[in-house]
Amino acid sequence: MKRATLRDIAQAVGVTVATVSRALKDYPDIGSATKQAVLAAAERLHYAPHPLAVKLRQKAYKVVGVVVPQIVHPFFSGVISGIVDVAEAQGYHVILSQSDESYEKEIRVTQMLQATGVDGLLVCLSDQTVDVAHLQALQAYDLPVVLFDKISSALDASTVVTNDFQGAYDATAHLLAQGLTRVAHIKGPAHPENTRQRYAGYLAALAAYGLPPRPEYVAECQHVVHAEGFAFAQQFMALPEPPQAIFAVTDAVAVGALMALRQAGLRVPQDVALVGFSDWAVCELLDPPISSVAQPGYEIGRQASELLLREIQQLRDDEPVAHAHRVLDATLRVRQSSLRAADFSPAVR
Amino acid sequence: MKRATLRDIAQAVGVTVATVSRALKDYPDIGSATKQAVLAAAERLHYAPHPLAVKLRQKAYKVVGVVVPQIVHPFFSGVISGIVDVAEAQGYHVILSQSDESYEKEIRVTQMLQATGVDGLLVCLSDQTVDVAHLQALQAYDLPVVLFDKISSALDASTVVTNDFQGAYDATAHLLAQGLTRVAHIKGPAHPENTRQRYAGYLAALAAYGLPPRPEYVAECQHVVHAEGFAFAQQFMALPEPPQAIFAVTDAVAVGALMALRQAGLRVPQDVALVGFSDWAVCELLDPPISSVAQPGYEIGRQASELLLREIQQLRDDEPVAHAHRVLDATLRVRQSSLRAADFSPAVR
DNA sequence: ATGAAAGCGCTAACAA
DNA sequence: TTGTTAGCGCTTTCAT
Repeated sequence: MKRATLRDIAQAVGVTVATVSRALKDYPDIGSATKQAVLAAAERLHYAPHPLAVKLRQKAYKVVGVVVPQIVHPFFSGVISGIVDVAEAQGYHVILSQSDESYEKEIRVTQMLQATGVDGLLVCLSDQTVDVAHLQALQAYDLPVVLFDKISSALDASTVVTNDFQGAYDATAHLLAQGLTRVAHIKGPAHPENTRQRYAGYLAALAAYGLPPRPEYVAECQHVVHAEGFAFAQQFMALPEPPQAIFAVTDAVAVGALMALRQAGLRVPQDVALVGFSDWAVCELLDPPISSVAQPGYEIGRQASELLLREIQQLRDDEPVAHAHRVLDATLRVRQSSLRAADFSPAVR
Repeated sequence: MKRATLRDIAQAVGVTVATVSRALKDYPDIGSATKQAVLAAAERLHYAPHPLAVKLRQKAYKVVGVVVPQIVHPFFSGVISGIVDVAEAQGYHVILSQSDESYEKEIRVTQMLQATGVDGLLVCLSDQTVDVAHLQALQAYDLPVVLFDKISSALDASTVVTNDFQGAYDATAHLLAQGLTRVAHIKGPAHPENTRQRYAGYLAALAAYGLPPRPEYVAECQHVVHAEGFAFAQQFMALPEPPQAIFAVTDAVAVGALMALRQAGLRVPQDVALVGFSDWAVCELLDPPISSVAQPGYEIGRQASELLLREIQQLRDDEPVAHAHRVLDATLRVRQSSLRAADFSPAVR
């Protein structure tokens, strides 16, 4: 059945479209007889206002676009959830795209999003993205952009990120505070800012405890996977003076390390303490449960969404748009994998 | 800066909007001089066509809405990813909403989605949804709806689901085929169709092996969580004749059971074999890795998306809309938790 | 090669 | 109380 329009109702009732329009949104001055007739006709014809026409007329689209590297990822799905909740509370909708960590696809989807007419964009850059001209182009067309998680200083835009430095510092300090002095770190690749921050936090904590960094206690992942954690843990344990603790850049790496340690017959945390990063659900389920640094994914989504909606509003009101830079604290969740026995018992017996 | 329109360019160049419109999409008959001027002006004014105006004119919105109970969920994020990939490949965008497993919110978001003007809807019903009048209302307005995962036969619509019966049958048969005869099942709540299907698959496999169901080997979860798996595993092991294997309705429940078995000093799989359902990432990481039945989330999303887009097309072409019902196979992933020692060693020694 | 004009479906200021 | 008119921004037929 063809979609009914105001005109269809107008013809059926024998009035003009203007009258129908008013009757449908109970205007003050409207004859109750015609109103009834209009309402009845609308019902009968399955009338629903054409949203595009309304939006065009009122110049309010109320849709924002989101680009993440991957949708299937515990961190990003949390971020998306936060974005959607805030946006919907303000009457906005969220269009979702993934870049698959590809620079080319990121360009493609941002342009598609623009072509759809979104009011603004929330973007987490792909690992491959070095140039941000595609985003600057959007800004040139008065489309506000907010970056989150993986950001670029080359773009003049609001940003929301986790405080990776502080999270890593806390994790390392937690190990050092228990009297451990030989703490190793399995770090991420050299490039991305967030893994660099985690490394920096590790070094800063060592320095705070007056411990010089030991190169043999630092390993660098290429792909940040399970297998690397496994291999590097073995490598550490083969050292003449093996570390007493390992801080891993990611939970996947920490899990790999745990497997290696277990296989080597070492007890966690009694022989080697372990801390991961991201606080995946798996941390709680392993034996022993792994300590990890939780990233506030949902909150990052919320704040990024709020910043974007605010900028959209400012732009609409011809107010100056102020960019904000939010850095949200990470939270160390201490579990058994990093608590030395002494911490369980009341005192030395 | 105010958004530039065709008229702005027309005034700047000194032609009419029609000419500008043609110049911008290189029409055959267009003076190269004016064309250059128009292009230059468009560039200078940061012109971009107003998407809503274009869509209104061309009557093609190209956006579909998705409603899932929760975005942060490994299964649903996989489904969403499949939906987005298919939709984008066909030039559609995806608007995402979550019902938070609330019937009221599900109604609210579907109505919001309709008001935004989506061309169709992909819906996974919330656990609380019993009535589907809100979806029938959408259909009455010529808006196609496709249900996936949690569906309702009360709605005359296409559906895409996992073959839970077959998945459960395979899991149970895999245990029975190894010569185990005492296989227990921790089932889900009585109501939802998919957990009922899993129970039915379990029973069918027992029957196929000529084994009568034993009531003491079946437990029913209320919330389908970790703790329930833990408690029921303990309960099973306290039986005079404890089961040799446990098939759990969900991985969370299986993990709980694993913890209980390990704590009781039982070896998995030598003393008790274990199989879960859903194939969460955690299954591979545990010790021993847990066998599980994988649900094709991404593929469910793909097919649901394809069905919806096809129906949208059929509706636009005034063709009859054919509803389809897809049931996708689940895949048993056998890991160490369900492989008896005999399967590892060449023979009895 | 370009202009004039109609219209997508809706809203709202102004008239009557 | 209702109709008339203009217009959101764009496309496209029909003139010229």
